Amino acid sequence: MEQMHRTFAALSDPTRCAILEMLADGEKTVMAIAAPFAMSQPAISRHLKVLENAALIARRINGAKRPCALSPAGLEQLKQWATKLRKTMARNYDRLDAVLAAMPPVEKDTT
Amino acid sequence: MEQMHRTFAALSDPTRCAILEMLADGEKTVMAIAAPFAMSQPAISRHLKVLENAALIARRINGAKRPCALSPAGLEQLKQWATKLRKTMARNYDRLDAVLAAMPPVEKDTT
DNA sequence: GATCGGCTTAACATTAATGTTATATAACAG
DNA sequence: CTGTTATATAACATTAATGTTAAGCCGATC
Repeated sequence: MEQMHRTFAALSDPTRCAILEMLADGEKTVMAIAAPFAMSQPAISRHLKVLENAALIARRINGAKRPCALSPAGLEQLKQWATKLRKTMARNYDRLDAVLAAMPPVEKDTT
Repeated sequence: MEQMHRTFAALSDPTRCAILEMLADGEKTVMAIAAPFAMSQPAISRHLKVLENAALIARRINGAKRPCALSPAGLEQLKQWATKLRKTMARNYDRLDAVLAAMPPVEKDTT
């Protein structure tokens, strides 16, 4: 849980988020993933490497192809991290409602 | 769910992750937050702004102080996004086990 | 074995993120 | 009012991220 920021960094790019969302539909080759983006394929390849290093996707080998698929590991970590924070928070002040109620009225844009 | 990457970007920095984790213990002023870091206060102030823009923290006003606290909104979004992806994934191939089993043996470092 | 498709790596330019110090504002102490 | 504390903003230097094109590498095919 110390290098969560690595996982988050992997998700901090809209292209990578989009890739994950397309992979939710199932395994895809690099070419297939790259197709919808207005971006060179090498760029996509690097995004994929980032996602792989963060354990958010996994690749297998199929001839010259390298189909990618979501890897639940990373997603699970995400959820757990968020859950842990929320639990700690709740444990420390269970009068959470009061605290939250007191929050909203801060620096709001004079929109 | 379209600009999730903004939330992730906010979490992509180790300092900001650490800040959130310290805030899990409860509300803290900017100075208190900055103290443990080997970094100037203005730097922390900017990190706080990033976290605030991502709805991960909220600030109230107390005299000259601006105590910060975790805001569950952002965390909730995180969890939901991860959950949604996992669900879609599961829906599309419920023989997930098989797929996963086929994954591991790929480009591993010859560690 | 020459060639094509699928993908990765390398070298490089551009942009954005992060930290720094100096300065401004606001509340509080005296 | 004056100095001090708490925080924000500005201007700037440095570093890292992202995209580009040009090669290189492997498998498949003819």
